[in-house]
Amino acid sequence: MKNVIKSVKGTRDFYPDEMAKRQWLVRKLTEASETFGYQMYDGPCLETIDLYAAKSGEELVKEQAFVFNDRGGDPITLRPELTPTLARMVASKQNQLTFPLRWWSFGPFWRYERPQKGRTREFFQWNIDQIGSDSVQADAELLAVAATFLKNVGLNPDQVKLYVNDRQLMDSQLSKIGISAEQKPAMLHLIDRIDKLPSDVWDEKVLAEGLDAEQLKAIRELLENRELWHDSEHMRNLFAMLEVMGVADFVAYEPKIIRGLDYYTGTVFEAQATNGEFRAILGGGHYANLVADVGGSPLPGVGFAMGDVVIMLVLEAYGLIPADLVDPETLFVTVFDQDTLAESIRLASQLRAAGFKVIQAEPEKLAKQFKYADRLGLGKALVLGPEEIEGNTVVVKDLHSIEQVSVNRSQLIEHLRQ
RNA sequence: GUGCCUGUAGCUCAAUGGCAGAGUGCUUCACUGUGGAUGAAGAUGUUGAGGGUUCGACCCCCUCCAGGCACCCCA
Repeated sequence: MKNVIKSVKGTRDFYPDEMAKRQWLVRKLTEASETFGYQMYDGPCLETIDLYAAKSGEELVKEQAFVFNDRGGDPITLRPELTPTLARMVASKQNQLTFPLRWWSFGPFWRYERPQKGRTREFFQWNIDQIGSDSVQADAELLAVAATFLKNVGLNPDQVKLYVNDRQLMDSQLSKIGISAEQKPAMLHLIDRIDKLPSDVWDEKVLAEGLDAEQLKAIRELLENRELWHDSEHMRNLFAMLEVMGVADFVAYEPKIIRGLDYYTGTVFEAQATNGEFRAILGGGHYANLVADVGGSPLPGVGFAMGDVVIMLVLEAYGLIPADLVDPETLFVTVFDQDTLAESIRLASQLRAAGFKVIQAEPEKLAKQFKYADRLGLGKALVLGPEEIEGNTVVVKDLHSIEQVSVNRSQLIEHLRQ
């Protein structure tokens, strides 16, 4: 143990147990994506810095991206997010694609930040977008995908909710309060953080932006108004549609949801555990213009991203990750002794040819062989000793129930398929 | 990038500045054709790393590394 070389800070090793969990997660989000007809895509993990510079000013790129020079001296970025890549891919084939696009992706991303609970430097992210539609229906569909996923992994609306807001609604409300266009970005940022800051500190910061006490009061009232969405036709239509889709119980209006990224222009949303214990599980929204910054013609869209870290913490906390992700169908063929080894190997080969997954033991004490099979979590072990070979049978033992039966060799495959 | 907390056997944790331990897990055996139970025996540590103070450091001090928490940011 002493001189094992350390892994890179903020990265994780996926041992088979963890890998099985990750694969399970991928299956769940794949199902949710494909149920709605979304197609899988991916881009490179390496991009030029220019791609991200197009949406400059963001801390995400300037402070958090891994940037290094390649051997030719050109700056290379490990992708910190997928949206710019998506924009580039869409823009460069804009005239050949059939809109609206329904695309999803899952892959690794890197951000150089201080690792802590729910935050690593290398993480996996599910991205899903519908591009080319400006409709309420598109917004509702993405929320429905998210809700479907949450439901499929076993979460219920009491545990997790999708909190939704509308940036245009907030914009007009802030105007009503008399907040200037110059003040708005800072105010939106403060609204986004209201639950993180002590209330007196938050008040101070708002006043420091040049608002008076009356405006402060008005904003606080605004942020407590969960009925505010009735003022927005877009939100009314959205909630009506979510009702029809049968996912409304997973969605709630929340005026404090703003989202950090600047490119969101309409509906914004994030999924959170209702107990407030975890970071946001997923986040997304509607953007008016995906590809203009990378040289395409304006295209609206809506999408969200979900990291693997927080969702797994939430699922772990609620005990929703299946304990037995080991493939129980894998068969274990024991070996009685050196003399019968060839016959065991022959049996294993026949079973593999018939489509079974088979692990072949080596000739050592049967007790050790069974212990090994048990630790791997396997479901069935086959015993082929001199007696069985003599009688042309195989003993099939269920490793969970301890029951074992002797099966005629000719009926073995049929027996195992039951 | 900022502040605070933590780091001892594979894991969970003890040890007032005075011989580094327990539980669990692991290996072997009891069980000569069968795993989880039980019992017996056994192995395992540069106390995260490096330096300092001290007769003596797991313990006190400094630096670094890693993890956790809160900022920042965000999936």
